[in-house]
Amino acid sequence: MARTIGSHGPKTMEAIRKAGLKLIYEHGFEAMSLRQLASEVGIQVGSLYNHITTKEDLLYDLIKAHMDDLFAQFDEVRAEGRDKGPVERMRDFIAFHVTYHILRKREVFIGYSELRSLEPNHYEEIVALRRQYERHLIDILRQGEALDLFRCGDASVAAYGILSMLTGVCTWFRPHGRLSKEQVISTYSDLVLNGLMPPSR
Amino acid sequence: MARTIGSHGPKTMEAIRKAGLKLIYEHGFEAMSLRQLASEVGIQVGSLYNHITTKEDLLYDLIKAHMDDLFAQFDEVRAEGRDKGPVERMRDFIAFHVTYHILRKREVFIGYSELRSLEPNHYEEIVALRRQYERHLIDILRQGEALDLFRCGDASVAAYGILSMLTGVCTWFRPHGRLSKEQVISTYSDLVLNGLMPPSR
Amino acid sequence: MARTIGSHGPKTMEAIRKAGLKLIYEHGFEAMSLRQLASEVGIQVGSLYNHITTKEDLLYDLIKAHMDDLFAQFDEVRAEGRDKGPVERMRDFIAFHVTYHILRKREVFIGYSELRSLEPNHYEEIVALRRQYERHLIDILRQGEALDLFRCGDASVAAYGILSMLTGVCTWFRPHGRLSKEQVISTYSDLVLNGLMPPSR
Amino acid sequence: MARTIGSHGPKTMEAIRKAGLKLIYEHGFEAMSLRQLASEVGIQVGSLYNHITTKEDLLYDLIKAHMDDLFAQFDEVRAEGRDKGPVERMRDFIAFHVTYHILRKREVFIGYSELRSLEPNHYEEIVALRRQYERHLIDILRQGEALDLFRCGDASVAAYGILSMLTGVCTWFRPHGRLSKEQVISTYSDLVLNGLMPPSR
DNA sequence: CATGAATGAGGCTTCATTCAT
DNA sequence: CATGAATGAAGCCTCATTCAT
Repeated sequence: MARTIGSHGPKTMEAIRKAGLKLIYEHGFEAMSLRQLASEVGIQVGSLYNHITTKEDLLYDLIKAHMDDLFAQFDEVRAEGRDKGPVERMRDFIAFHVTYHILRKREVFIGYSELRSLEPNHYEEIVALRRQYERHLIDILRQGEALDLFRCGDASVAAYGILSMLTGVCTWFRPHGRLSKEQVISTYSDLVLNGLMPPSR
Repeated sequence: MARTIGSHGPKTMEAIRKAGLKLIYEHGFEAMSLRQLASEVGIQVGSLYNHITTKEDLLYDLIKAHMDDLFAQFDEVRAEGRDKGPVERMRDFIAFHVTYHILRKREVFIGYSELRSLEPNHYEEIVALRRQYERHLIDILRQGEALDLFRCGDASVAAYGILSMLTGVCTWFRPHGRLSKEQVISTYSDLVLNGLMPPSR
Repeated sequence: MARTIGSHGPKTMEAIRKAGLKLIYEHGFEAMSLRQLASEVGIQVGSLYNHITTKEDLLYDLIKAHMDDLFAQFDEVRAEGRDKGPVERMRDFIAFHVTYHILRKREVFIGYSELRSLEPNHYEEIVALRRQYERHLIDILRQGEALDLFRCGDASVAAYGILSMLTGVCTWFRPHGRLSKEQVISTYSDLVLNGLMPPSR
Repeated sequence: MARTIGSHGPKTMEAIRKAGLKLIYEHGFEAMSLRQLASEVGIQVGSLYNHITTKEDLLYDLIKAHMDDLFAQFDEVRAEGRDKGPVERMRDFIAFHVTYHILRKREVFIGYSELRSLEPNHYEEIVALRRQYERHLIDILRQGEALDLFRCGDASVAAYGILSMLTGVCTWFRPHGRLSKEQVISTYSDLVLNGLMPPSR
């Protein structure tokens, strides 16, 4: 992504990213035209190319930035969880994941649904990052199993299931709806942790 | 959808639906061109219009057929579960949902991701059907709570979570991969049922 | 949409080739826009693509057809010259070359000046054909030298020189101008043959 | 052409002319973009306009400079040839023309092939200069005919032919190839002079 | 002088759709 | 039914040029 350095340049670039995020979320990447994007930003179509190199590149830029943010924020959670047990780590993970996915629902949605519009190189890079993130959850599950605190049939299956469940939140959660973020986190934490813990003790 | 009845017409229409399913799944509805579709079927673009009325209409046709199938098959499960308790009904639901989503992963995927390409009327219709389906799960949860067999914070939240988890299967499950369908069903059944049942006291 | 005045299939393609020849000759390949071309033909821009695959491909088509014609006509001259001596063969070559270049001045001009706009593969193919044609002239010169009828310093240099001279005709010759085609042929035949024949001994 | 006088301005202008010459020669005037040009020079596109007024004006500048050089150098040849006979003048002309066209092949090529991209005024001016140059050759031919040393059917036809032949050198001559410049000059001098001189004496 | 950003026109190409044959 | 050719809108992107900083 060509981030040009100039006087009112960065402001335009930021406007493009913001409008792009909105339009891609609303219509999908393929369905969003650069005409729409430019008009939303308030410039001519050709002017977009003073800031981006390609339509695909804008998509990559948005997704990559989202992944970077995800990791940056998640790293703090991980750092704090260094000495905690798997139950607490899982609770932290759920709280973090749900929070991030509620606050950044558009980035997250795009990050899943528009992956296939990325060029092979970009696609591979993002998928690798996603796998890395998933592995953190699998680690927690494995740790729990080793300590006989969790019992999940297959760690990856469970991890994928939990991630799907938590991620689904960004398709239906409404910021000022009936349920608060905390309620969702609590419901899912119970569901998951009860689900993982062996029923008989 | 104009389903013309003729000598080799139905065969062509079936080929179009099959090719459409494949191409939309692979590239997305917006990204699939009717040229691609015609070429996959082995006819000229113009000939498509002897079988479909509109590109959007083909999409609707595919999604609607998928929803009809889903309900047709689900109705059998429901009929059999009339006298069962919520635990067993849940088990059946999970087995059914996972099975269907593994076998019809392309239809299911399209049914979620390309909804926004439907015209308003079609969109509303499909979303209504989907809600109806979700309500079945919510019913099971409510029944379980009433009998004090389940304890889920909020029934819809739990339902959405469970559905997301189970549906996610069609993004990662590989037919001849490491895990069998039965293993997945078993893992998820345990996870969900343990998650729902109050920890033994 | 109702079809406007116009032509069907092959007729349209022929119109495109004709208009393309004219416009490329007048403005150059790069400078000719498909808008211009379509408007000259009397169809919409997009309709061009029912007949051509690419702008470059139209250029290649025109040049290739011209080369094929050149060879087809030249083969007759060669066949007739099988038993002739180099002097007469040279006379025939000059007459043929000048005639063809006067009658097909636009094709010839394009065939030289727009070569660089061809894709590598097409470029190589045409250049190879051109070389093959040049070799005929070199052969005549070599035969003349072997029989001690011609004396040219270096056969290729002479050949290139003669070809340049004869080809130049299509930049300045005007069909109904001061000079007839026959006068040009006669002038150049004398110039070349005298030039090649060793000064009287 | 705005030739701004400043500290490092002339150096930039010179770089632009040099890069322009190269790129126009390689890709053609229409195909060369100012982006390419700026990048070759190592500045931004907008900065070009501190040195040139228009893309077309750069072309004119290059062609005009080439014509001026051609005349400047040719004037020396003419001055020296004031008292010589047509044969020696022709020899000098050939040597000069070939030498110049070999050394300045890019300018010469552009001066022929990109004329049509000039604005009408510029076009007329350059064509007039070219005609003036051609007239020198015609003069030599006429002088030779008057002295009964040359016999060319039609002086202009012969002149155009000779010029085409000599000019063609810049399309195929390779500086360090099989043939030296002197060989080419010698071959063409013989060809032309033999061609012009009446065979029987 | 150089720069980055803006413009508006236009580049080639593809799109879904129509319809006479 | 299938075809091929037509349409007009729209796709992404590049163009030469201008101008405030």
